[in-house]
Amino acid sequence: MPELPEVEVVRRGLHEHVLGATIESVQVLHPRAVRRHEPGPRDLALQLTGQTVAAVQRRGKYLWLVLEPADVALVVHLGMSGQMLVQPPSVPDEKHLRIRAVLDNGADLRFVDQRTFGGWALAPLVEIDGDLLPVPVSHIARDPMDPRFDADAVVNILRGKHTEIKRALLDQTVVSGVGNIYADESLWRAELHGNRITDTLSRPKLRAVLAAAREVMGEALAQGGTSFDALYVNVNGESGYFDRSLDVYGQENRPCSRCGAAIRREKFMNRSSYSCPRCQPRPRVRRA
DNA sequence: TATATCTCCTGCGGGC
DNA sequence: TGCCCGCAGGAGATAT
Repeated sequence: MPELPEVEVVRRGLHEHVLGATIESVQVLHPRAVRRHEPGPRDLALQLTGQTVAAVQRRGKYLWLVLEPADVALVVHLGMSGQMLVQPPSVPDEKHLRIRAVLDNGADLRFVDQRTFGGWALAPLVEIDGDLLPVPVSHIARDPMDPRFDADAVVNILRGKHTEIKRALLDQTVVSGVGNIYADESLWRAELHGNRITDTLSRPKLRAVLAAAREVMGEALAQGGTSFDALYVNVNGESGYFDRSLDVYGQENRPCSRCGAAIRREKFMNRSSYSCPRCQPRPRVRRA
C-alpha cells in the first residue's frame, strides 16, 4: 500500500522520467479516476494538453506535477492501489489503466489503479507557511521526512488531543505520510500500544514515536518501499523490498524480534493492527 | 468543535 | 466448479 516511502519512490521516478516533458494528449478511461476534478474528464484532458512538467513534488502521500505555462498542479493520490507508470507506447494497456497521458519525449505516463481509490485532479497553487501547495493538499501537515518538520510542535498538538495514538498518527492533518503499515511499525519501535491516549503520554514518549516513524520510513525508502503484491510498484513497474524488514505488520503469530512473544492482530478502525503483547501492553482502561 | 464511524471500490482467497 | 463472503485500507463525508 503506498505510504510516504512508496510515494517518494514514485516522485523520484517521475522527476527522472517526465521532468521537462510536454503533454501532447490525455485519455481518461475511467471517470472515477478524476472524480476530484470537478469540471470533469474532458476539462482535465483539455487543460493538461500542451502543459510542460516543471517540477515533481510531494507532501505526505500526495504528489503533484507543477505545470507550465498554466502554473497549476496536477495532484495525484495513489489511494490503495494506484501506480504511475512511464511506459513506451508499444506496451499493451494494463488491465486497470485509468488515465493515459502521451508525452512529447516518446513515453506514456499511465495511471493504473485496481481499486480506484486514487486519482488525478488539477488545482491552483497557494502559499501555506512558506510553501507553495496545491489547494487539495493545503490541509495536509508536514511529514517526518520534511526538512521543516517540527517534532516539538507535533508533540504539542498530540498532547492537546484526547484520542488514541494510532488514530492520531493516521490523521494526515497532524502528521502526514503515515499509513497503517508504518503506524504499526513506529508504535512497535516506540514500544507503545496504538490504543494509548495521546494526552496521557509523556513528551519523550511522543517524540520517540515520531522519531521511530521517521526512522522506519527512511529505512523503507532506502529499500525502494514496501510491497506485498503487484499493487505497489515504481514508475518502471518494479517492487520494493522493505516488506522483508517489517517487524510487526503482517507478522501475526510470529515471534517478536525483540522479546519472542507471538505478534497479535487486533481490529482497529475497521482494519488490522499488529503489535507485540509483551513490548506493547494494552492500556489498562480502554475507551468504549 | 472534536472525535468516531461509514463509505467508496476491486480482486483474491477461503469455505462450502 | 462455482458461488458467497470477508478482507485489504486512504480519505472525505457523515454522525455523534
